[in-house]
Amino acid sequence: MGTITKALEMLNFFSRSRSHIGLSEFVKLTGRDKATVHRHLVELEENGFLEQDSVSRAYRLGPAILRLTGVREAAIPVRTVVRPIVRALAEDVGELAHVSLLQGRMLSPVFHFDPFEHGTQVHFDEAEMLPLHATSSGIALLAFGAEGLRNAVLSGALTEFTPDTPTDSERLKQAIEDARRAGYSRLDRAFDREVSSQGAPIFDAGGIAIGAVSVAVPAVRATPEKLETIKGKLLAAAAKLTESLGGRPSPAHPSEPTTGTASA
Amino acid sequence: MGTITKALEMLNFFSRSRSHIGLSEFVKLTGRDKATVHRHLVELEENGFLEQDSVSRAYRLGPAILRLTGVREAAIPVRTVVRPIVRALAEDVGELAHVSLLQGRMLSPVFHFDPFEHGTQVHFDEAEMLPLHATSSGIALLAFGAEGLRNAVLSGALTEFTPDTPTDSERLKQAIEDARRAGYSRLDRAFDREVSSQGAPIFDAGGIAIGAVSVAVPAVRATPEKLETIKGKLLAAAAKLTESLGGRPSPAHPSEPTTGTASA
DNA sequence: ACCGCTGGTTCAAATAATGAACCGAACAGG
DNA sequence: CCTGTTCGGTTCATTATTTGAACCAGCGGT
Repeated sequence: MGTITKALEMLNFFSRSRSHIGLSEFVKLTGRDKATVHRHLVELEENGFLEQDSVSRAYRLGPAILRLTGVREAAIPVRTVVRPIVRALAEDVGELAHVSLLQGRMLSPVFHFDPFEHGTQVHFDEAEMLPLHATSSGIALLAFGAEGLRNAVLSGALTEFTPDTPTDSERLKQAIEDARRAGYSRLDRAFDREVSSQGAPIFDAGGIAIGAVSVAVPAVRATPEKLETIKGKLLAAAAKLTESLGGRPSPAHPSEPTTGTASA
Repeated sequence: MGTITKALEMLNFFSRSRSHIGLSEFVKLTGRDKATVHRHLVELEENGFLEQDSVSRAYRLGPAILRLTGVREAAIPVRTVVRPIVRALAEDVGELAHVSLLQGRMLSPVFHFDPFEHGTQVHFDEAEMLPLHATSSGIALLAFGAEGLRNAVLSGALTEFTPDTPTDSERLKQAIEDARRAGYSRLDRAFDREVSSQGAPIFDAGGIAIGAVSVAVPAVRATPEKLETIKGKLLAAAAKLTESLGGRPSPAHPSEPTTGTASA
C-alpha cells in the first residue's frame, strides 16, 4: 500500500459520531506506528486536510476540503444539481431517497433526503460508505458500470450484512443481469434487515454508470403497488440526473419514455 | 517534501477555469516525472479524491471530497453557519464580503457573497488561495493567530502584488501591530491595485485566530465614512462568527461592546 | 515520589518512491 | 503507407524516502 493511500485512509475514520480523533486513537484505528501516524497527520494538516484543535490537540477535517468542494461544484455541480431532484423525489414518494457516487469499490453518499412522513424511518448516515453488492444502488451501478468493476466485485469478498445479502457470486451475477434487463434494481432486506430499496443508474458522458439514485422504504410498507409507483418516479429522476450532469444513458439501458412524456 | 504533500498539492492545480487536467498537463505543472505523477494520480483516484473522465481520460476532483465536506459540516458547520452571516453583512454594507480560514500559510476561502449593488465589482475567486501578508484578512489573522505563524511569515518571502504590498518585514510587522491594537485591519491596494479591504479575526475555542471575515470595496468608493460604517458591522459579524463556531475571542482582542448591545 | 496516559521527536534500518526507457494508440502531414 | 508527434500508461534497477523502537516531556492521579 502506498504512503498516499495510508494517509488518505485516515480521513475515512471521521464520521458523524467521530468528528475529532487524537494521535493515540489514530494509532489504535490504523494499527500503524505512532511516529508514522504522526508524520502523516502533520503532513495532512500542512495541506489543510486536517486541522488540530488548539485546546484538545485532537485532529479534525480541515478547510482544504471545503475549498475543493467549492472548486468541484463549480465544474460539475453534482451536489447542487442533485439536491433539488432528490428532494423532489423523496417528497413525491414520501420515502427516503439518496444519490451516491462510485468511489473505488464502494458507494459514496452525496445527498439524501427523508420527508419523515411516517412513524418508522430508514436509518441513513451520509458519512458512511455503502457496499456495492448489498445495496440496490450498487446493483444498479454494477449492471451499467465498467466491466472491470463488475469482475472485481464478483471475484472479491461479499460481506454478509443480513441473511438475504447476496453473498455468492452466482446470485449476485443474477441480480445484476436482472437489473440490466429491467434498467433498475430491487433489493429486499439485503443490507438492512428491515429495508427494501430500489436503485437506478446515473450515467456520465461516456454512457458508463458513475452513481445511482435510490429510494429506500421500511419493508413493512413495501407493497408491490407502492414499489411500482416508486419505480416510475425513480427512473424519471435518474434520467433527469443523468441529463443534468451532462451524461447520456448507456445504449444497454432500456430507457423507457419518461413517464408522461411521449417520445417524438 | 513528503510523498503525501506531493500528491495533495496536485489537487490545488484545479480551479474554476481548470476543472479537468490530463496526465501530461500535470507533468508540466508539477515538473515531476511522468511515472511519478501517474502513480500519484492513480492513488488519488483509488481513494476517490480524483476521478477520470471516461471519455477524455483527464482527471477531475472526485466524490470523496464531497463526502468529507458532509462529514465536516456535520461536526463544525462552518459553511452552514458562515453563509447567512456573510450574506447579511454583504447586503448590509452593499459590498463584497467573504470568510476565509487559515490553511498552512495561506488563506482558504470558505464563502463569499457580492450583493452587486454597484457597477464596479471586486473580483473574487473562491477557488484561489489568498496570501496572508497582502490581504486584510491575513493581517487580522496574523495579529491574533499563533506566534509561530507570525514569525514564519515575517521571515519568509513576501510576494509583491502591487506597489502597495507590504513586502518588507518591518512594514508588515507594523501593520500587524496596528491590527492588534485596533482589533481589525485595513489595507489599501495591497493585493489588488483597485481594492481597499478591512478584515477582522475569527477565533477558535482556544482564543487563537483561525480565520477572518473581510469586506472589500473598490478603492474609488472607499471614503473614510464608508469604511467607518463597514468597520462596525464587520466587527459585529466577526464576533457573531466566533460565537457561532464555538470560539471565544483572544484576551488581546479589544472587543468593543457589539454595536447596539450594551455590556451588562 | 511514582505510574499511566497523553502528544511529540530521533536516527539507523528497511521499505517504498523514483525516473529513464519502454509500449501502444491516436492523430497529422508528406 | 510511412513517419513523427503527442497522448496515456507501464517496467525495473537505483535511490531516497518512509518507517518504527526507543526516547522526551507534560499532565492528572495515587
